[in-house]
Amino acid sequence: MLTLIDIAEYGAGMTTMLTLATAPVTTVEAACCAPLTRATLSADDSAVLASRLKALADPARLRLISLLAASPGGEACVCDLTEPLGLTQPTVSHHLKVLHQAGLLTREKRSTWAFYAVIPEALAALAEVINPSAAS
Amino acid sequence: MLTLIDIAEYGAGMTTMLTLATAPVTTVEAACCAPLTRATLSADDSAVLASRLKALADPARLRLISLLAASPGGEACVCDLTEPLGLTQPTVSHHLKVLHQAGLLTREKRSTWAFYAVIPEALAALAEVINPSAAS
DNA sequence: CACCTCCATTGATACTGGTCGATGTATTGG
DNA sequence: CCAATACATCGACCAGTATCAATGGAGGTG
Repeated sequence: MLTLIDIAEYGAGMTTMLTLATAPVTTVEAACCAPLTRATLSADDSAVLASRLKALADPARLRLISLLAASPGGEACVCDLTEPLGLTQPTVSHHLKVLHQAGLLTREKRSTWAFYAVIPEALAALAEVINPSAAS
Repeated sequence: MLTLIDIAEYGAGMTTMLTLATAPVTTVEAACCAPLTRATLSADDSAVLASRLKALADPARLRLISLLAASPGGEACVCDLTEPLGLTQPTVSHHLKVLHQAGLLTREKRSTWAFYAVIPEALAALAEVINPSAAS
């Protein structure tokens, strides 16, 4: 399984976006590193973690996650998301791509529709890295 | 106690930074709203939550939090943080200000030094909003 | 084949934000 | 009172990015 360690190597010194497309994150370590307040963060680890948090730190993307989680079956297509967000289709597509590349969303193309769904384990892993009272 | 609800009202339609200086966050609701995947996020709530996550989503600031947590007494002054980060003093001061205004850090001025410390409850509250399996 | 829907990409624009040098302010020490 | 230290603020520069209109491509349907 591809962990974010590989990405850290791949992206050493990177300033752009993560290019992880598949291989979602299921464990805390794979989310980047040990909990924030446990051990001192290396420059590389901080860059990886920051890029994942950047994917979350946007109003439109937060609402997208919220909308997806509340959708029937936990999934929705782009066309159902533009109206409740009040954004154009290209913009919504862009945000979904960012979340997908950050490993937070799955994407499945079914005929003409593209269905996106939240990966709960990825969110949980991120939360655990932030949480000072994380167990592991 | 001042919650982020007040700030949401204050900052409706805002595009700039949160101006919360004191009144750190200790509960999940005060962090902004219900857990992401529990209820649909309003436009205002998403803006507030995004601005707090933006404060976290930076490599330098993540390392600052990590460094502060690892410092003796859980606190450190600016002068002790510039060298391990490899950034200039104005830049470090800037990042600490952002974290402080986001309610994630306390600031205490002692003679010429300014001591900053992490507010664990604030981090925990943020983590709980992100976590899909959050209890409350 | 022609047409329509759904989605991704491109290009352009405007804005946000990280960084630094320079400067200002307060406190301590000689 | 002067010098030195610690910190914050300001102004400027550059990179990143959110947004949209326009375009392209793939899949259905007549």
